Amino acid sequence: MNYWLMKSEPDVFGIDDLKAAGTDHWDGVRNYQARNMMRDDMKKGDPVFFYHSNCKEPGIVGIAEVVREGYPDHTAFDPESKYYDPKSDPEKPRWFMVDLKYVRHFKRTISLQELKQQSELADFKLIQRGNRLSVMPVTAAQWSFIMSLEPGKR
DNA sequence: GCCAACGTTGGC
DNA sequence: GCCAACGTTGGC
Repeated sequence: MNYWLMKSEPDVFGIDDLKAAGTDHWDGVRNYQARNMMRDDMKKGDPVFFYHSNCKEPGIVGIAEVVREGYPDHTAFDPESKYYDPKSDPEKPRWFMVDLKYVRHFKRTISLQELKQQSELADFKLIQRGNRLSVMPVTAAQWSFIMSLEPGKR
């Protein structure tokens, strides 16, 4: 089993939207590294941290779970979609997505600022300089450490 | 809204 | 295959 973190802008699709939907597909990823992980590495049952980016308090807000493994992102075929990519052909799709199921909200947002302060997370991809990947792997140790932060300070 | 970081594109 | 120009991401 692998652990993941996926970023989304709450104004576009936040954890509340996933909760309302129950299950939804994670469309619109147009980055090859992220695509490769969704296509090849994310497996059914893998837990995912849901991260809010580009907002007042960026941070991890809850947990989701992979319920469907990589399959072609149909929004790339739709000229009406803002994610349309004429170079992606249904015969030979360029972009892939997974389906996620809502699991739960964290009791509080574990902010980026707080994550940065943890020496245990020095190697965490999220807090490394210039990281812009919207999908990234989380190690088992990082996962359990971050889970231990949820109750808050003493 | 600014701007640093970084991925992608395209001319050569 | 190099690399400058350009677009996007995302924290602040």
